[in-house]
Amino acid sequence: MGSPMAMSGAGGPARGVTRSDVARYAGVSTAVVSYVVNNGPRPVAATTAARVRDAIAVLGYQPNANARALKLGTAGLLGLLVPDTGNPFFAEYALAIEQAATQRGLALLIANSGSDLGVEATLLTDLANRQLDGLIVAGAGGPPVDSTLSGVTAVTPTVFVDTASPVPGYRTVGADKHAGALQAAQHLVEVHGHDNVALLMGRGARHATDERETGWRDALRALDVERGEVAYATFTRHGGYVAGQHLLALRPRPTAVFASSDLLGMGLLRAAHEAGLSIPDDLAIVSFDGTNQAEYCWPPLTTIRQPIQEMAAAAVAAIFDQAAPAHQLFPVSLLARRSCGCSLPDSDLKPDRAGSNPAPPTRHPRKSRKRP
Amino acid sequence: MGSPMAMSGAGGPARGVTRSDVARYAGVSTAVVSYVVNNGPRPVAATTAARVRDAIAVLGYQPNANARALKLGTAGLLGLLVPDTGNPFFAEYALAIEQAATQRGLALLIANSGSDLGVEATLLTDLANRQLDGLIVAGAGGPPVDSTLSGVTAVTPTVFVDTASPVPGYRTVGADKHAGALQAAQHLVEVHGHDNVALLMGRGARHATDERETGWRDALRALDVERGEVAYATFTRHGGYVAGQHLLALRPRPTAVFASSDLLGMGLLRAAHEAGLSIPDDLAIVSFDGTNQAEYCWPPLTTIRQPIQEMAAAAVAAIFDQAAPAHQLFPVSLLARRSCGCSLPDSDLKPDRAGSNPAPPTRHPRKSRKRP
DNA sequence: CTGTTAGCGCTTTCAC
DNA sequence: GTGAAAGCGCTAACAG
Repeated sequence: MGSPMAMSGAGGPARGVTRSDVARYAGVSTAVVSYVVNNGPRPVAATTAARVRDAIAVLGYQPNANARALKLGTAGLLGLLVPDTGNPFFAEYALAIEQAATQRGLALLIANSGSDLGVEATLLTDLANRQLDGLIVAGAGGPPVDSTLSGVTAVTPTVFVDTASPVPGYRTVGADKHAGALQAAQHLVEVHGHDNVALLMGRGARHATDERETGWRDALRALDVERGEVAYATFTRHGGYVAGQHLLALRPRPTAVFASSDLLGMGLLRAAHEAGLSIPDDLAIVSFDGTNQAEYCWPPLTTIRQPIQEMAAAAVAAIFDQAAPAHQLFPVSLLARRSCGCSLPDSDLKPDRAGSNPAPPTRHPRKSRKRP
Repeated sequence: MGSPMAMSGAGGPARGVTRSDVARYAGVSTAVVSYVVNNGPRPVAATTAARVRDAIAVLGYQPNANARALKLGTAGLLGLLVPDTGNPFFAEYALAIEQAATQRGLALLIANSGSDLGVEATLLTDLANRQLDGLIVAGAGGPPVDSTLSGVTAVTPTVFVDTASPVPGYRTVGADKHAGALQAAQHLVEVHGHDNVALLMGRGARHATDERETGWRDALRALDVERGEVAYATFTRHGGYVAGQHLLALRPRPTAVFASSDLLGMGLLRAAHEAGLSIPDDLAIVSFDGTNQAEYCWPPLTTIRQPIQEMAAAAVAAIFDQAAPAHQLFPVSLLARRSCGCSLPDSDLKPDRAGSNPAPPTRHPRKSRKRP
């Protein structure tokens, strides 16, 4: 049963009303309707304009965006390709990009590759065929500089994000992962006196060595730390959990771990809890990204914060601003919380996504650094 | 100094190559090019087709999606409006919808209202003006059945999601929140013997009473539980934290809390940890949604799982399948983990988003239920 | 099997 | 201040 109503809306007229219907109803030409709708480029007499607006309302006229896009050569659309918005980092990044896009009157087309290079290539082609005004790409473990790409990005202004190194011929936006990793390892060693700092490294679909790995290595070398195991994990909580278990089973067990993403840090956290380890006493953790969730783990995760809002804004801007630098590298900052051994007052909690600055940490040296 | 290269791609030719260029180059008509590109609707001789494909490759031709959309009356686009993809529930929901859309060859346009009704209305109009093939809307605290809507959804097939009750004139998809809340409260009372079960209720931008609140009330009434405070919170981790602190400061302190979302549960978890409470002994928690993150809290959150994948698929299907029921209500299920007092083997962890079934819980009655 | 052609709905230049 | 008209690039009759 049910009424013959289309069940898709409140049952108005609409569909199929074109600008010429409006023009006829208002007794004007289609050009005038255009001028009224777009508020330009020519002026319209107030009374005429009112008549047109009336007709629009009465007929329930909706301009056809596709026709407009065809004529103008732009649909006001931005594309975003990410590995996985199930990862809070990309979720927050995507949200920030959407906001930056909306501010410019653009809508956001989003696509997840699931960290699969084949899917990534397909989606990239699909997106490029849509006459987007711009394309922002976070590759699965690196920028997708393959054969597919050349034909694809020739047609759409493309920016790579989550890229710490420049890519010749493309604009890129990224955070300083090397410095962040350096800072993380350094903090664990110098502030908290660790001498066995492992790395829990996420592995994307591409092989390229991540700057977080080299940063961590450089820190250990510079600080003369000899023990530093590496475990590689898929970029999921579960991946961090499994690789974390592996790390915790080593003998001697690392006393500190730098996790290359919050997601991984959370998996490690769970593995540590299950192993009955106390954090940060038995195991100190610093992770990477600075997502909102990191603050709500227990203990709260010390993390290297990427300036997501700023990078998102820069990525969108880089599409349009002709003068934008080819490569923009953003500084990161250590958000000291409990998981590394810093003890902080409890009630410094701010609303989600405040992008706040860290409170000055109280230092808790763990033990003397050098082996006896 | 940069090269004069456009810096937007690998420097091919491209832009401005139309189908008639291809036709001229291949020595055929534009129709044939169309037939080759679209693989129909008329057959083309193999050799001709090859010549056309050649021309396409040589010229770097990319069909103009806007022109195609104008002609066909569809751009292959779905719109999704959600309150906040910073909320893992909506992030996972959006991801699932994108996958369902991609399977049908549609791309997904996503917009966040930030739980602001004004923004919501604006975005809704914007989306409706884009000649989308369909629109999926998760309103900020309820379906947006306002004045704006009538004119908007008349033109685009619209489905409301995250809606436990039907909305006259619209198709809706939702989870059985009432049953879920009932189940949660019942579990805390009957399995774990609590007699003071509070509710930590998220509040959207709309006033409407949430089915989770009535479900919880009904459970307490049916089970003859007298103590049951309610705290209202904004739908963020921080909101859960603040309202959670309030709940924990009550005397007598609730021994169990049902949180109306995982996000809120995580905020409460943090508040409880900071208060030095042991979970589940001093405070048992059951939350709602069943996001991946809930499993990685400590202790892992017992949660009422919404079948996100299934609902997402149903929402997309409802847009196209004429015969879809007006209202689809999906069952929820309790995922027993540690935060409620169920003790489970550790290593039952599956990869993220497995949508797995819970292991049979070991029951830990907490104390005799009735007051002396 | 292939070519010709009429629009899809809109913007905007050019005349009035 | 307003109208007429030329396409944007594509698809799909229809005619060969």
